[in-house]
Amino acid sequence: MRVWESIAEALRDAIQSGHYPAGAKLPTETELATRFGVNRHTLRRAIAGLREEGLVYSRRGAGVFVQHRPTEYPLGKRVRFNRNLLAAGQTPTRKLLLMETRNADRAERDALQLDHSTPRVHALEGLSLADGEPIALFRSVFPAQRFPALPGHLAKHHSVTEALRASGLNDYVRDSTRLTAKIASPTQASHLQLNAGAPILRAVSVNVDLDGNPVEYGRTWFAGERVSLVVGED
Amino acid sequence: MRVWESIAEALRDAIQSGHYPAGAKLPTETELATRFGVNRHTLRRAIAGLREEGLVYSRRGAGVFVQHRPTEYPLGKRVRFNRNLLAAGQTPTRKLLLMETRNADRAERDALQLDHSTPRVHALEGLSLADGEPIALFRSVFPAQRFPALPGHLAKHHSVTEALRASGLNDYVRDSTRLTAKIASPTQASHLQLNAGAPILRAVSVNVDLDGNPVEYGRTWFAGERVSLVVGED
DNA sequence: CCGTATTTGTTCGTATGTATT
DNA sequence: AAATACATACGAACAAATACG
Repeated sequence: MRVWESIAEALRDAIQSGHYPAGAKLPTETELATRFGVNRHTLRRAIAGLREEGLVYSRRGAGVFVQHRPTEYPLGKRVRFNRNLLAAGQTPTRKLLLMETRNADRAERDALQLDHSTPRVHALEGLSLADGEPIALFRSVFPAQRFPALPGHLAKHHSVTEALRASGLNDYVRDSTRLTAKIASPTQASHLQLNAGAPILRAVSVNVDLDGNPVEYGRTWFAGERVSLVVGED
Repeated sequence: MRVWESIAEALRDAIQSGHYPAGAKLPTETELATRFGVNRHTLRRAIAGLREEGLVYSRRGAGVFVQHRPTEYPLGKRVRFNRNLLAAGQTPTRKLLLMETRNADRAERDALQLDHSTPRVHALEGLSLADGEPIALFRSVFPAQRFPALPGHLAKHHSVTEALRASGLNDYVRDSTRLTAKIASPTQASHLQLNAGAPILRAVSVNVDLDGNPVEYGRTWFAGERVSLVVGED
């Protein structure tokens, strides 16, 4: 077995045993390297393996941290919510609930890969309807520096894709989507016209331009009773 | 821009322009390194990038080759429960609840494209656990005529993939997956050790062999609190 | 079939850049 | 402003798998 693999294994065990709980910072690379008696490169190879597994993440200048998240399950590369809503032939509309420009929070900064010099994001919240029936609540943020005129375009156009195009972004693709089932909060239930305790499907997604730069970080809550997402069959 | 990125870009262009057609062997790492005027490590980093994109693959002792897989073979087509959990650093186990051979119902007939002469299916129900914690209930059916000895193999092996391989199916891919949020039924909640009314994620999927023939029709109910499905980021 | 040269994979060493604390 | 910590790059050597005469 390769040296870096056994080190990765040891670190994985330490994380899973709770020695390094979620969010905890691992010792520095140099520290771990000497502790395991290997070169820093070898240790970094082990870290890279854990990072690929999604078990840890690295922040330059800060450290390596334990990712806090439940079980994850890769499904496929491509999701197209708009096309895959089983409502074939329904007319989609959008109802704007909020639009503002503010500083990004931690999750948004990480997802959009913003540094501290460009903390501003345009935030957009709204309701998606099909034939007048509410289907989903969404909350999207866009890097403000890259799309300074986006709020105006979002107000004018009725689709995010069009507004982004008007801001100079011709094409973008979905990088990743995380899905989980939740219970609707009272506010969400009211917006989606659901009963209290109704199941909803939460999707957290990142869209990137063709160079891989994040352009949108979005969270969407689908009414579980009304929506079925399809993965594959592109 | 990082050096290795620009090299990856140059190589990507060369591949996409047809300079290195599908299946072709790239020059050796040392050769390319001197050609680009960088260290072999730097060039290897570029190759690693292309490999992550699925554009090339490496064979030790042989070389680096151009992958032939334009659009028809998008990544993420392979969904393997055990492998996914292992990659996440969790120990997968399976608890069998039921195994029987019976006639297919309407949905199963349609999904597996069975005609009335071959109505029999092997049905498999069970519980999937990660590190001992139940994360999903599954119900799978397989065409009995194609895999006559499958029940024995399912009992012996601890993974569906292995059992199918023992039945002569070397490889299969996911054709489509449909996702919805639901509320757990009392039975489901009890199996998954969830409270009544807990949200679950229902996935309905079809796996096909490399010729496109359906080999498995499965329904899975994930514990919403414990599982997050990931689309993309293979 | 064997031995050898080739080619990728792994490891150690060292230096410098850059973001965070 | 300084120290810390991860990121990138160059150099060297050996191991492991493959290809070839």
